[in-house]
Amino acid sequence: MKIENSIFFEQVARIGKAISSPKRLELLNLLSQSEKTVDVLAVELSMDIKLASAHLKALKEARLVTARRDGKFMVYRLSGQDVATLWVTLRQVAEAHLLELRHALGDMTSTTATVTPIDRMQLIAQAEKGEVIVIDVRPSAEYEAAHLPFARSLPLDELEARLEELPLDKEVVAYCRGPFCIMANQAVATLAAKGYQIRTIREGINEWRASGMPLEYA
Amino acid sequence: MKIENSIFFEQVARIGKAISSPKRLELLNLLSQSEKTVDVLAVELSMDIKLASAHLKALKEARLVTARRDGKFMVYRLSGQDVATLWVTLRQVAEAHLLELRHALGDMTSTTATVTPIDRMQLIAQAEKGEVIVIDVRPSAEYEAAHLPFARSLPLDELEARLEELPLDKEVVAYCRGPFCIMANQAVATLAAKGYQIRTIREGINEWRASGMPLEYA
DNA sequence: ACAACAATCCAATGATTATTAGAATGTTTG
DNA sequence: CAAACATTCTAATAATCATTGGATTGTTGT
Repeated sequence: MKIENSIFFEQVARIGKAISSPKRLELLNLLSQSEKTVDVLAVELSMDIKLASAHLKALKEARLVTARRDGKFMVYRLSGQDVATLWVTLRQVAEAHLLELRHALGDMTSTTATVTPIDRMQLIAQAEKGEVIVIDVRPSAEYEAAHLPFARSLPLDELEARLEELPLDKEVVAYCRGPFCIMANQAVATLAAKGYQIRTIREGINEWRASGMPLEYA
Repeated sequence: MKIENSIFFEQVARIGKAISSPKRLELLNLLSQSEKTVDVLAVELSMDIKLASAHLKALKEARLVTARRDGKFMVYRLSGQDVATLWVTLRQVAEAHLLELRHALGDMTSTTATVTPIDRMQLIAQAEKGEVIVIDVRPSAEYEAAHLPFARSLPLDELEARLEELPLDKEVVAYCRGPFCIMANQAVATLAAKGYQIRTIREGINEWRASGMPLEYA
């Protein structure tokens, strides 16, 4: 009468194994911003390209990512938005229960208040009316894949050169890849020193989407 | 200028590692129904108690479960509902992308159509009006921890003895621990043979809750 | 205090996994 | 076709993990 159902759990554990390595989580975090080639991923994460390739293979075997060839390059992308959702959920559970993580994040979060759904709606409304300037400091390829509504692209490494695009009399809100990303914080450091009224939101596009908010594409 | 942020991913990977073993996922699946003692878990999963204890220790170190002593027994429970949500999310990703899993589930799902949110609301409404009888075939302790609205407890191992509680002229809907649980299917086999109009829903309380539906407690 | 029981700790085993170096594959460009 | 390049494959080593048996801890009931 007893039926062997452990095969189900073995299959799900394939996904679990895939997300059990810090390196693979870093890869997923990047890929959740936009599709990328192996060497972009390797460079961005200061990882040996062979190692990046091996981990991407593991992710592919767990069907979390798909790969396609583009000329000399292999382009990897998440196999679905549910994978990005899984990453957000996993991170949220870690943040909720691992004191060590919250402590490590403490430095970054101390400057940023928690964001409520109302805040999110309000931010969009203000951005639409032009009352605040929302800047996306990620590389422009990631902005083009998806970004917050009414946000403008202003990559971190072009920030200093394009300062005149930002008005000094309006509040500027910077965001980047999400809670583990420091680019928005760096933008704050740069702009605050020049007298701008600037703050960050911890959320990236995936946290934004996971909370039911709309995004803009292309 | 480069900041070491890999510690974040290492911390999140602790959660990933915890959910990378089929045995631990089986434990989480059971614990997502209700708190349980080590030996109940070990018996239910036909697992050596030492092994169960070792895996529970790993889950505890990842802060996914907490333990308290109750007399001779150690009672384990999930450290939050977000952990159950993580389990549901993980399973959904696996089901969406792993053909092997969908194939293995095929036999079970073939008899059950997909459930939409409207179906869920409708089911509650019908159960409230008494048009359908919703039975919870899990052990009664799990029913008491949480169950679907207007469901009545009728554990699988008492089913044959308590048949007279079920009217033959109404549709009966059985549910159990969720998509990987076969108890509801066994109830269908038993009742269909006796002429009852019976069907199952794949969802358990965690899938129900994750889709925003209410539950009853106590 | 002692016997019975639940659970954990400890140590040892074999089985996986991460990582790196070197060789090999596939694609573009001259 | 050959050279350059991006990526993957193969093999090997060190590290980590799952599992089990035996000893140990903590609790209950006598």
